[in-house]
Amino acid sequence: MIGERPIHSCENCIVAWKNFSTLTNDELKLINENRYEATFKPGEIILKQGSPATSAVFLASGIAKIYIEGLDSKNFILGMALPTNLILGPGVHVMHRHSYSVAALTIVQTCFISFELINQLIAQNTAFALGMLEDLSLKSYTVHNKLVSLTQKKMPGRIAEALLMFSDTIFRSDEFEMILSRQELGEMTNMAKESVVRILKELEGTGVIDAGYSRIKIIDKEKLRLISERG
Amino acid sequence: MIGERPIHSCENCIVAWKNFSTLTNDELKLINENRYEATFKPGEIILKQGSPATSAVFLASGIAKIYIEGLDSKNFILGMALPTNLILGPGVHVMHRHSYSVAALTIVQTCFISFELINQLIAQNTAFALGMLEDLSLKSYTVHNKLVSLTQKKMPGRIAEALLMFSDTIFRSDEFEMILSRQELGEMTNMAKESVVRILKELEGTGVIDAGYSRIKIIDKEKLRLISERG
DNA sequence: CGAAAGAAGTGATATATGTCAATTAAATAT
DNA sequence: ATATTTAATTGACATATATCACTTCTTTCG
Repeated sequence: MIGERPIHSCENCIVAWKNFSTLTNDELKLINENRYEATFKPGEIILKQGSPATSAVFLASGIAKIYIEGLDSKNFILGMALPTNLILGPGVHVMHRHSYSVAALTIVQTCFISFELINQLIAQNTAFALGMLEDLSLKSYTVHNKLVSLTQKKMPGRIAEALLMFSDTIFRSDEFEMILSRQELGEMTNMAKESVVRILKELEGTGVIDAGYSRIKIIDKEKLRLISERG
Repeated sequence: MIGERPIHSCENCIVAWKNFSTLTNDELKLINENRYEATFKPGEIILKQGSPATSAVFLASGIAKIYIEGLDSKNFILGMALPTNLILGPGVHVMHRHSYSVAALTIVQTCFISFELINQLIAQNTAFALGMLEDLSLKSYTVHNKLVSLTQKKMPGRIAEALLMFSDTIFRSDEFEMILSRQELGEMTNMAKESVVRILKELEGTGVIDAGYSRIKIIDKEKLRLISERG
């Protein structure tokens, strides 16, 4: 995880979105002149589902959860927002509304960049447009996989998958601070918090993980992979 | 549904993808010269998940199912492919593989257009690129909604939703030929075929629909909507 | 520090949904 | 048309998972 530090400019930002590398110096300068910073405390909402989508958001530091507010305002956590990611839902291009909410889990520093500017860059820079397309595709592909795993895997498989995601993608370590509550882990894997507790205990019982109150250690990663893949 | 007829040229094709309207005459001519037609019989596979994605596909007539082959080759039907739709999964931009399979449900006439050409058009025509982005976004948005409905609605709600989709989007009529088997309807709503049968019978029992062997008539659409929304 | 609030953990119980094994009805091929 | 195959339907039963009602930890805050 990347710590807190002042943001100076886009030109040499080390947490910039990958696709910004397609921009010319002038374009990058334009972005830099038209970005707005904001810092959020844990629990605060960065983007609200349904609100007009005027800006894309980038995290400079911290972690946030991306979630859909579904029926009876039951949440569904789509994934985590990290530095270097573009945060811009599919709804933006379609109905100019955010199709999901984003809330800070840690202290989060952000840059807001107007969607109009993004659109202008798409229009004038082909490589940037292609990068945008790729980014959206990758996200879409991830959601497809989620769809399959949620409908076809049983609870242990879904929990295993979530733990591997934290270990491989978010923290890049076999031991990490479980930043989500059991309730939230349930919102991510589509199960009740009580079931999350039970499955974690079961995984602990079979020597696959070590599940502390807010810290998780993966002991047998191969086994965890197997559980995730077998479903 | 649009019947079978010879395909003459893209320039005045009445089932062309909406986004083709952004193309110049020359670009459209280019497409026309580089398209390949093929006709499929019911059951035949038009695109196979995992195969190299060299072309985008357009239906000129007929209906096809778009499905993901998941764990233990258990299928998940994402939706229907119709004339005027672009058929091009998110995987294409990411790993140059089809991320889903497409199979004909009726006789299907298709045009294949090479992905290279599509990419070239994206690069040279901004409006086309934006249209592409919009198309992908809309699909992505649809999948998000599916994710919520599959995880948060109960069986009657999911079936109701599927029936409304057929009625409102595919056939634009309250009575229609159920083109999917009960098995496939289950693959679309994530339930066992036996459960599909039972829920359909239940909906029939409460006077919401009339469910024949392969024909469905919606009797009380308001009630069906309510069931779909309440979950 | 100690109290209050918020999570986590537990056991009992309820329920939605899947699985299995037959039976019947339709569609297709001979 | 009749035989054969394929799909739909049914009932009994199994099971994964949710819900409820507490209890027990952590963390936070006065």
